[in-house]
Amino acid sequence: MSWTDERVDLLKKMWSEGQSASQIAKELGGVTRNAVIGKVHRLGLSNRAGAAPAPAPEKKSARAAPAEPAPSKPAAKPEEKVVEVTVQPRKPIVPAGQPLPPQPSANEISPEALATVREVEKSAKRISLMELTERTCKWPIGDPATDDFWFCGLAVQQGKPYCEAHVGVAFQPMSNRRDRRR
DNA sequence: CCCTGATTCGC
DNA sequence: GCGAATCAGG
Repeated sequence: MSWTDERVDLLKKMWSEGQSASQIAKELGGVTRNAVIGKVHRLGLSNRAGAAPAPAPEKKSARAAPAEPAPSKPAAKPEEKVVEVTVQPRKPIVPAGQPLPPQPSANEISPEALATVREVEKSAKRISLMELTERTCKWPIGDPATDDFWFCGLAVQQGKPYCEAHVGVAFQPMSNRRDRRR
């Protein structure tokens, strides 16, 4: 496969839409994500938004020995124009400490399912947010405002965001929540 | 282990 | 120009 105008267009489009290289590669077909990334760089659109200043003075140069001039004196930093990056006004997620409103999770679920969940939570992998993938159960456990918070992390059920047990409590037919005989 | 982008370098 | 191999990191 070669980079025809069409394919490049699609690449540009998807890349600017925030699609990942692998997704783009999958969509284009006939190329790997590496090919896509390579192309992206050659096209000079490595940074998706145009908002990336020019940070990265120099990272740990990936591999390969620099073998560069380096006369004798690193000559202290040239005046690196430090761009004041205005961070998006992040909204505080959780005030912390505040009693969280009851999550739409463990409230009106069948006792059996709830019991099962308890079980699962004991064998959960306790993965962190960054460990989440398409095939890890994303069921949150604990209080997000504290350290006592993690995700189930068990193998998800095909197509679902949760493991079998959690799918059970997450997707309950409306018809099944009537027995709140309180 | 899954995935992401970044970089290098032989072709 | 291309992209596999490799790296760095979530």
